[in-house]
Amino acid sequence: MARFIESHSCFDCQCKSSIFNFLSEPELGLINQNRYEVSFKAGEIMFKQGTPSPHFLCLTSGLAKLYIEGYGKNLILSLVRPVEYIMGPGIYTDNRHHYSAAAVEDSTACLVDVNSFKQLIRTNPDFADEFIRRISMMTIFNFEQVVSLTQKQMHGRIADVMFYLSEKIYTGNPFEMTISRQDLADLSGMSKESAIRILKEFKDEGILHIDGSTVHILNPQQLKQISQTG
Amino acid sequence: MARFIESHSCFDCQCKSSIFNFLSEPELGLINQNRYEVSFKAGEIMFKQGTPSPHFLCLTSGLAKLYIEGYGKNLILSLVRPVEYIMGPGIYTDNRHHYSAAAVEDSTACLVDVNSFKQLIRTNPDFADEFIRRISMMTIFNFEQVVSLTQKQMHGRIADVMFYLSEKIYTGNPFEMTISRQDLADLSGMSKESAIRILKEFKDEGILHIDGSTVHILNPQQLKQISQTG
DNA sequence: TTTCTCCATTGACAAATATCAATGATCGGT
DNA sequence: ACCGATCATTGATATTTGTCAATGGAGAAA
Repeated sequence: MARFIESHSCFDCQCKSSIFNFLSEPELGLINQNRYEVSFKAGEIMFKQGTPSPHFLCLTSGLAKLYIEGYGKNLILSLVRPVEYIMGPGIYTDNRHHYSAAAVEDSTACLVDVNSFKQLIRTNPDFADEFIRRISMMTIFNFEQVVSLTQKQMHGRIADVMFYLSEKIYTGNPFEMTISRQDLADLSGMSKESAIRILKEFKDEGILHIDGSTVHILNPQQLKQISQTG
Repeated sequence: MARFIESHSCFDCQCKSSIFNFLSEPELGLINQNRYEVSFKAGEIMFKQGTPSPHFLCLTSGLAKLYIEGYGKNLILSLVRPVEYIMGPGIYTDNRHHYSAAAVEDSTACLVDVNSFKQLIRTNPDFADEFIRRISMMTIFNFEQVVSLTQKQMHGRIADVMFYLSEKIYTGNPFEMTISRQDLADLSGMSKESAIRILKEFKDEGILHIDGSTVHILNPQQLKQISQTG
């Protein structure tokens, strides 16, 4: 389970989300006072879909997955790298989590009181603008995702996920894929077996080099082509 | 194409979206001054994905569809009934439309200047809160949609869309389905032929009564069951 | 080291879904 | 009423994708 860890201060935090740069010193103080730090081991659930959400979460180290628990299987909405906050649409509606979050790697996070945050949205227009901008970016990401998931075939979806992992999550090529094959399947909306099969195909065709959890995109052009032809 | 029509005033508009009740009289005046009315015939495009979005749209009569133009086919994100505004995530990011909108029935709408709106978000916290709340509601709707589209089989997806049409769009049972079969397919993420076939199956099983564009959900319990079992 | 468990992999098969082609129905314009 | 165009329907078939079952492999616990 989650463990409380030594508490620092938001003021000298090297790892606070850049949205907090829009806050004045006293405003940041409000956040700092209503905050505590927790650590999670890989695999542990951070919060669960359906439960109340009095706090939002700011990931300070590790890697987390956000996923919707659907009909028998999960859909991973996104992976989250530090430093980023995790705040769902329930904050402004029913105060419930609309997706679950779990640590993929050992992680640490700050839990921050939601009401303090919402108060700052009301009083600091720059902060509010930035918040809305970030929500909008997530919405755009969701749009791209739903189009990929509903209109592309499996090869295109796996290609998309490979680029996502390489460019956004592990920021490298080759990269060490710390998510499981099941997670890969949940990201691309298919069965685990299908995901594995397509990975193998890409390997056999020389598009990817795969050795256990290490993945190297050998032929990005061809992979991009596969992404676009669906 | 779109036609300009006689301009009224936001102040005595019986059909303004309820979010504007959060505005004071002078604030509503700002909206009123930067607004014009347009009418669209059924089938006409209101705005197109990828184009700049200096205005947002407030639908005052008719029925519109919001759809993403994907890889060879469209995905309908939602249908919009008056009175509701239509504002995409581009407003706060790249000032582009991230989906297209088209009139399904003959429609009228007000086009409102985006900057006036954004200015009010900065100065009126209640208005901003309500705006964020509505964005959040849409996000939650998108989540439900993506789970339905990616995790349910065709029968379940058609069942979901039938409830959506009956409860949210046409608010009646039976209802006159003014969208085409292709639209139905684009709403449920399948081919037109598959959508028609499942409609016919439901008809043969006595779950729906279908006569041309008139649909009557005869057995909501069984349809709900189909929705849930995927 | 041995065992156990979980995750990954593979193959065979079944189910779901799309595509293609043909036909029927409907509706506005003449 | 007639015509042309678009939309709806249906059947046959091909493709995509999932499921099931079996096996392999790596790491944790004894």
